[in-house]
Amino acid sequence: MKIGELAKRSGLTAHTIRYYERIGLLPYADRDRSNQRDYDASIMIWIEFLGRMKTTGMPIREMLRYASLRARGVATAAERRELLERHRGHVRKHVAELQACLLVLDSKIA
Amino acid sequence: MKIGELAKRSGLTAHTIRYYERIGLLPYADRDRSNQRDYDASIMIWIEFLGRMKTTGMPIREMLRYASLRARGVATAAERRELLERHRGHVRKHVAELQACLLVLDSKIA
DNA sequence: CCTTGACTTAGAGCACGCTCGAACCCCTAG
DNA sequence: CTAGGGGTTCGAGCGTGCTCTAAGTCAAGG
Repeated sequence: MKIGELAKRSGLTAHTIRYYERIGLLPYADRDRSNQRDYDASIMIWIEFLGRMKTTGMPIREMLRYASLRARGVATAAERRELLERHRGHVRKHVAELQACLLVLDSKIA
Repeated sequence: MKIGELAKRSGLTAHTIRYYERIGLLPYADRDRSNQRDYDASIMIWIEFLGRMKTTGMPIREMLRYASLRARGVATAAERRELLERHRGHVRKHVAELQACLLVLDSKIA
């Protein structure tokens, strides 16, 4: 799959995909004989994961940390788990805040 | 109350308070005879409201719009209500997304 | 008096996450 | 064989929301 196709499927722009590769958030993609990126469908799983982390407010440098742990293999599983648990804590807290704000909004609207 | 005191109470910095005034998010504060801002405690209610809107991801220009409607008085009540309802919709949707991401996080952690 | 410290303004600078432009290359269909 | 529509790299620019610096004013305590 070429970058345009991946862009369509992932909802990212080709510009963003190249940017993510540049900063290390996406692995360096193999190039075909015309020097064009040739993606395997499996990259979508990683992109979806990144999207969810982004949705939940994880900063890019933390995603980078996760990516680098992941690249170092099984030995880093505990550390990755810790990172995700910490992040989950932030997300839960944020959801609770939003719900409190929703109550205020409700009363303001009523 | 001077700006430093308000900063302490509101959790904003004095810099941010001045910035908010500059862009119109806070009303132009009366100055005392030394040309220093002199706040009435009632400003806290507005700042808290802004904080909640910010927490829920409302962009500044929408807060400005709300502020300008509010300044135009009772006649704009319906429009303000609409704005808040629209915003509530966004927040609810966002909470739902976060909760979906939390499920994924949970399964990834397990 | 003098120092201290909070205040004033105008405007520059920063962190984040893209987003886009320039200049060029390469494949394919008409 | 040429036009079109992909792709490439490098690097500049942008939108948001602050954050900070510079240079100066002012009031109060020792």
